[in-house]
Amino acid sequence: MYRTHHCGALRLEDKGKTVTLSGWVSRSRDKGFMVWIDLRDRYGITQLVLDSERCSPELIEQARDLGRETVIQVNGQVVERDAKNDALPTGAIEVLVASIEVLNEAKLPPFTIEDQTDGGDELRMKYRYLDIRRNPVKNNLIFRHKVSMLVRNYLSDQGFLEVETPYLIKSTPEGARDFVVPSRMNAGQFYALPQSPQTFKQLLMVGGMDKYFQIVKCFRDEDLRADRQPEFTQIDCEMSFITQEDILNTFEGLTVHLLHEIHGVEKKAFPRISYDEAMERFGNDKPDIRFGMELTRLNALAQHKDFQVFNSAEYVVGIAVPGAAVFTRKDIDGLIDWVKRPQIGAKGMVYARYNEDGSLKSSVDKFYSEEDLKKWAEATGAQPGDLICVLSGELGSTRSQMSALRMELATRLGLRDPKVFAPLWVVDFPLLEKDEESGRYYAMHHPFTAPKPQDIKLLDTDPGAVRANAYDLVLNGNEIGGGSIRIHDRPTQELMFKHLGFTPEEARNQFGFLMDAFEYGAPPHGGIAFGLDRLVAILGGAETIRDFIAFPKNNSGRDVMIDAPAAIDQEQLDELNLNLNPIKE
RNA sequence: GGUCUGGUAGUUCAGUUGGUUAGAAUACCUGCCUGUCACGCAGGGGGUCGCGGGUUCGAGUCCCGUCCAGACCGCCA
Repeated sequence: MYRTHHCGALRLEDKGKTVTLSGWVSRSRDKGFMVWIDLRDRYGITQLVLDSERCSPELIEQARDLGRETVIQVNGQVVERDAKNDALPTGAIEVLVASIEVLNEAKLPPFTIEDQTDGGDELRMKYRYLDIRRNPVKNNLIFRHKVSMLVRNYLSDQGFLEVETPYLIKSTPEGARDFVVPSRMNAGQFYALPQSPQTFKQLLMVGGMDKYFQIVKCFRDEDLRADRQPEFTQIDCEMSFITQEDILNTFEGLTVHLLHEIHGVEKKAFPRISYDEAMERFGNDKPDIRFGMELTRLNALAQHKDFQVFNSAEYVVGIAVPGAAVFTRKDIDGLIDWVKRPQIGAKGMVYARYNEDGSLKSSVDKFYSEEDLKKWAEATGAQPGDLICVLSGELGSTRSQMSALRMELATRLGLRDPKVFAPLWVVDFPLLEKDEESGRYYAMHHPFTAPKPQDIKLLDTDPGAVRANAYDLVLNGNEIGGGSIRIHDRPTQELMFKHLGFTPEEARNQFGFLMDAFEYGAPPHGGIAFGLDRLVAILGGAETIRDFIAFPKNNSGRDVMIDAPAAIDQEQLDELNLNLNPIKE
């Protein structure tokens, strides 16, 4: 038997017991007359003690030689500590060692395995199995497990069935790039890994499963970000015989449950705003509403005053930045440089200080009287002490610039408190989105999303104005879930594909199986999918999802630990009937 | 595909205008230490300054290229 207790178990009540513990040598302190070893496992740390009065010199010498991360098994007696450590649950006791057996030696780890490690990200990823021994990573994985279990139990209690769907499916050109898998048995043909189980969950509805969920891996071959991985996990859900209202209520219930169980936060009646309203007020379809600084259209107040920049702009927008009138000229110049970076792309920024004494001073005093500026202040809701920032230009790009500025300022001003949770629903998304390059319309959500019935007539005349029964759940400026009511009849689905530029043949080749199914009694249905990685990260109060994934990929989609992806040998290629082109630059 | 930042001891970093033997902390090794828990004290070892080229009397430092890592834009139905 390797152990009678784990390393977080023993308390003062266990005093006198003879115990066996196994774990990793975390750290040892050699005081000459005495040696202490912190023995660590998943459950905690127990201090082992050896001293010259109670232990043989040979045993002490053996303990002294144990390197960090050696795996040992010890036998000994639980004794009360002379000097207790309140910071440790096991801090009232220690184990007086009678014997030590080394189960496995360990090389010196490349970084210290402690809460505050000295290891950089790259090193930690390369030796992720060592990183996982550290509390911060270990606790994140435990936290993820907890969230997963809460979700599973909640949905199961609500009558949802978890059903697995295949990973080897068919590639479709819409949407993100697919990861493809060559088929050996079907030469020249490829599977694709699912970007989501979308069509399968709809087929489960046709199959009468009524309520389905799955915690499932999805795959997208697109460039990565700090919060984006090529393989990621979704909580994928679908329901039959429901309206949008039913979905919002069901999954608001799930979110309320999670916030309650995890943080003891009581949230109900999440705000619901339309896509149009979100764009107007926040410049963004996933607004962070933990703070104000809402966008105010200033066209009426700022135009026709001889300031050509504003006069010629489609859109003039201002925000009131709380308490920022104290920003120095240097601060503001820095801000202007920030919005002019290519990533943001603003041409410049106009600002007005609303001083504590009620006076207003702007960068465009030549064109605007203090009376004019007062009106800006009223419109944006600026108070004395605030700074008004104004951007102008074409509507779409200016909105996203102002949205980026709003988020950046909130971060700088510490208004994005990870302990505060502000969920909301964004509803009434447009059905279609125009791609400026090709001039073609694409499904904003996906091609199975149902248009609002009253808008269907607009499909031919004004496709961009058609709204969908589609919705996103937004938490603290992150889209954590999104879904829609689906099309469930063949004619509507065919109409949709037609408007997306599919020929009937293309539609039939790619999605004929789905439209066939719709002809055999498909119930009205809809659903939603949550990004589990991001949800866990936000609930855990962190930004980067990599910390909540056991074995994440890096920026370039590489697993630096196992060194994947990698070339395969010619024999494998031959078997798969594949020839490689020379690698292009 | 693009923009930006970084790469120096096992690790995290500093390194001035281009100038003598490239430093600190931590980790590691040795010794000491009668209750440590980030133990303490003393000593020691440890470097292809990512790689290649160039400028120069002289390059960690400047220039060009390249590789790697990270953040962002494009992209992500």
